[in-house]
Amino acid sequence: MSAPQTEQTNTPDTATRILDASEWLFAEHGFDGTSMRMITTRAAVNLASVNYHFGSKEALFQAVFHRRLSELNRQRLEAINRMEAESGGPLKPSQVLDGFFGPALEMAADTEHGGRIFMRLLGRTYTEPAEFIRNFMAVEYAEVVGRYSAALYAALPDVPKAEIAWRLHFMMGAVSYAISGIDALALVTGQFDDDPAQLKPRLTAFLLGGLRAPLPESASSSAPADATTTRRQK
Amino acid sequence: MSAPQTEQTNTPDTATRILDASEWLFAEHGFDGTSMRMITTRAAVNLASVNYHFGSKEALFQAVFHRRLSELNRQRLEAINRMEAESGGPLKPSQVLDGFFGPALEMAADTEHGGRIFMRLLGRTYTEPAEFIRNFMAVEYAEVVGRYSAALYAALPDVPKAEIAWRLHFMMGAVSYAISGIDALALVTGQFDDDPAQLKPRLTAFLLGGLRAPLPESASSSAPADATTTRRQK
DNA sequence: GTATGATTAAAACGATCGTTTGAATAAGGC
DNA sequence: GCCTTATTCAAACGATCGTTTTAATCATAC
Repeated sequence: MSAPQTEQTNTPDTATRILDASEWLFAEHGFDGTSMRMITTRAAVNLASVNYHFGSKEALFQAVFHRRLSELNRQRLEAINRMEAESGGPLKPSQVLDGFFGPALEMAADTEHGGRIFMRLLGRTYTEPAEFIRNFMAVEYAEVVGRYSAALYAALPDVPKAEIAWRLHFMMGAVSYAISGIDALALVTGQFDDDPAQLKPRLTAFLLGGLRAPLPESASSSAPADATTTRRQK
Repeated sequence: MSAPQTEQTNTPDTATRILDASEWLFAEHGFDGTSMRMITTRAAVNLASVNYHFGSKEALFQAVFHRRLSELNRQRLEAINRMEAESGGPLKPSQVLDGFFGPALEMAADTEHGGRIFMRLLGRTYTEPAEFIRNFMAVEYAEVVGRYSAALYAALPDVPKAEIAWRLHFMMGAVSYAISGIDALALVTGQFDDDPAQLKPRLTAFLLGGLRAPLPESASSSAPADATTTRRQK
């Protein structure tokens, strides 16, 4: 019988084993710090199979991201579609943040299917400004960021858009750090519990506080009140 | 005459040229993405001079960080010493944040002496969990983080220490992103003006809002008694 | 069985990696 | 002048890099 045993076997096919192995290695050692031989050894496949299935090391790197990001951003779009359909007017800021960061936090809490590993990889990849990385990241994120920043503008009509864009930037930094768990702080203060169930409410409270913080002095007054520091460009 | 012309010459000595060149290259391409030949070519020195002056590539990497971090943390300690001497009681949260993040933001605004480049390097290095990096970073930061987290505990006696530690973590993420200017967001939303004079008030407002945000629900109900976490020493 | 296409295997390619060596040059004390 | 020390230089070391090549193996249809 041609039973659907493709899922039952506990050893995935070659391409999947390569993706899993390289995802972990890229997260641990970075793109340049991970060699083809490290990948194929960990995946228990032949050295040439990476180039056979993916074409090149860079293409493999992109494939690792596409596998996770396409699913992640699909969830984000589904969330905002549902929320905007249910709500008549603009969304609440907490809804927007929850729709955007919620799926990422859930994936970061998933230690069994590699989600946590990938989010660590994602966090460190943001800081690597390699050309080919920036290019495909922009493509992967274009639609989602457009939708959510528009929702955020509508949710906070009294806050200038430029200010919201900056705060979205700050929030992504805070979330990336929290998620990737790089322990830039724990590194010094000693370990603290990284219970993912604790992380989400803590992070949400922090983000909402920052997002709704009073506007800075120089930003709220377009006129040069303090003259020296508050230079505003046209 | 043995005139003090060492400072007047516009071409620094070999070791300094190596530090400047490698600082830029490490920020641009990371540790593994930067080769010795890239460094010595950019610095216009002989290939062997890196190993002669610094011993190894890893030692050079540490030297790049030590040159900047020792000065940065010296300013931070000087700031908190001065503030605590002038103030009788505990500091205000804004003072603590200003003492800790202020010097970093000033260094990030310095585009003429390499400060901005280094802060970009620092931001991306936080996310590289290489063993030897974490080790010397812990040493460089130990005293400063100890002093400032203690000051933050005293400034917010009603907030549990664990919550403060987390929020300090979040804040470092936001600042690191903002400073290193990796444009994880601008990458998608298009450029926005990264005027350093605008950055500081915007970031400070955001951080203070997050730091003083209402506590999350689950955090107050986690321990068998809030008394264990919210208790402040008498 | 045999032919056909997909996948895996072993081996090698040239290029580049960090580091070391030993001679050449520069600088300063006597 | 000479001697000593510090620094720079060209060249090479063995190891490892990403990729390619060619043959062997597998699965499936006829």
